[in-house]
Amino acid sequence: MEFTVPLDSPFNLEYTLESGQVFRWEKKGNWWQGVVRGTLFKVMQEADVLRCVSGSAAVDSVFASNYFRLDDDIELILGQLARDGKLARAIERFYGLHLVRQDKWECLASFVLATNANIPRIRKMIGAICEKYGREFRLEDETYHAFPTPESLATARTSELAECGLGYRASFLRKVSASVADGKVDIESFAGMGYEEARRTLLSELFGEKVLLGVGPKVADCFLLYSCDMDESFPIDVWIARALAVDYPRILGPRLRKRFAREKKLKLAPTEYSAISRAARAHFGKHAGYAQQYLYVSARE
DNA sequence: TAGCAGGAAAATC
DNA sequence: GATTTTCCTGCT
Repeated sequence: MEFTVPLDSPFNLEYTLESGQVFRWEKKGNWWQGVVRGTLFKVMQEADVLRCVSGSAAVDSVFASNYFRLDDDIELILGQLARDGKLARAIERFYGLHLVRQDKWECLASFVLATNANIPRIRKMIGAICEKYGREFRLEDETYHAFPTPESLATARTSELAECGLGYRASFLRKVSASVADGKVDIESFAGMGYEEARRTLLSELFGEKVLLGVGPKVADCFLLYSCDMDESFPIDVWIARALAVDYPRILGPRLRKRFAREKKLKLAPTEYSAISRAARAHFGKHAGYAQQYLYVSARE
């Protein structure tokens, strides 16, 4: 089906899809195409409208508006954040970049794979597991694959998952999939919690074992920000750590600042991660996640 | 809590 | 062509 979605507040499709939140979008000519809800979704931005083509009635204008978070009062959010001079430059440069509200399972699984990998590689790994374990569908003489269900990944062999180039991530992905598939973890339940509770629950242990092996603070924060509407979440990856060291030394704190100057490579212990995250949330406020996203794309450029 | 392994591919030198 | 880096987590 074809439809259009009016844009009555600032939105930039390109910046949004290239900002490292999502890994299954590709630019084909003037169109961006991705697979969502098990179907193909093509989007093209014209000045103040999104032109969309989808392979399913479930992917309609309501879905599109929800997915791209077009209801966000982006002018208000960015206006507030831009009172911070350092952020203002990034916001001006990437104005219209939105956080995306993506599928919870796909988001969690994607960021489990994202550890110690760069974006091209993350895309490759995800593409490979989709091809191998995702439901196949055909459209206009092309073959596509849905994102694999937790069940299909939980029953896969770790060695076969590893063949998708996952390396040590294979066992993590399989275990996380199993926890979700057998109901130990209800990923839909997090949206109803507060940020702190959701985070605690995600990182919790049962009988001395982590319920979600492979999900640490960073992955938890990405999941909560990109799929659970928790805009105060402030994921800290190497780029953000660097950006903080350069532009926000006070958030990093004197100890880490020194260590960073000495070591170059900043590995954060859980307590250090929490401290920085707390300081960043205190500094940037309830839309810290938006601040993080603009800092991220800006730092990478 | 600090140090290290993990695996493979991309980016950089 | 070798080395470093990569949206990190878990174990000791």
